[in-house]
Amino acid sequence: MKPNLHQTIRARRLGLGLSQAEAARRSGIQQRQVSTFERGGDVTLSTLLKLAQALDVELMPVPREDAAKVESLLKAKRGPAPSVFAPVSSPSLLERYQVKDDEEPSNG
Amino acid sequence: MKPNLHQTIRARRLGLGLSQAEAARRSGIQQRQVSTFERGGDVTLSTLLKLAQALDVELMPVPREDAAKVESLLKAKRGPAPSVFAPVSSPSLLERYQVKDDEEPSNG
DNA sequence: TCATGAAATGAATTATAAGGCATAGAAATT
DNA sequence: AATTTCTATGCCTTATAATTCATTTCATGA
Repeated sequence: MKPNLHQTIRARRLGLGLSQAEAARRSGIQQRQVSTFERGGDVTLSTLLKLAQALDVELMPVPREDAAKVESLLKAKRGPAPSVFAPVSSPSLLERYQVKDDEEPSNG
Repeated sequence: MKPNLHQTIRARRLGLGLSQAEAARRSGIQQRQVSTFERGGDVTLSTLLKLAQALDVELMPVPREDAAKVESLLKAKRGPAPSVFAPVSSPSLLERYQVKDDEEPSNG
């Protein structure tokens, strides 16, 4: 299953050991919006970009034809990636909130 | 100058030889929104995704650390890329509307 | 210069995201 | 069981994007 945008972002946040609240604080957006987005809800581009920046990710438009190549390039580095400075609070957010199929807020 | 998201998308549309109206029609969004977005205005994620799909591009979140690598991977293929089936109307949309610095609608 | 195609915008209305505050659930720790 | 931490949501207000007309501006080619 190819991960959706919001799923990947969530994974990134968890990879950095950040709670939604912390990510929101750093982005200057609301915790609610992080939740909404990660559940597949709709947000404005400006909001998403703020979040992305806080998570240190860029949103790159990739032609479909090149998607696979880029995917594999990134897949190598994806994973737990507990980063050197994980500001984790509890044992691991990663374990507690696994990426599972969403159902509520929908978005193409 | 690293191209912005909207600039890259615009370039993609032009590369496919599509007018805003045609891109809008294919996306099921309005021509106005294409214009708004391409000028750096704010749109919802759902709107952007529809447009991206019509342009056959994926929106991939790339960790900053990998951005350069991905960039160079894509840069090779970027350019006029008049595609085999360019449904171009006039000589070339590419020439008429060059990617220049924007000023009006702002968006982080 | 006139007709054409494309992009940018105006105005008014509707839909929906954002903001602020608070709380309810869920999961893990002690 | 109580506490802590994180996520999902309810409610209300405000801000802003989407829609739906249309028009204007601009560049091009006939």
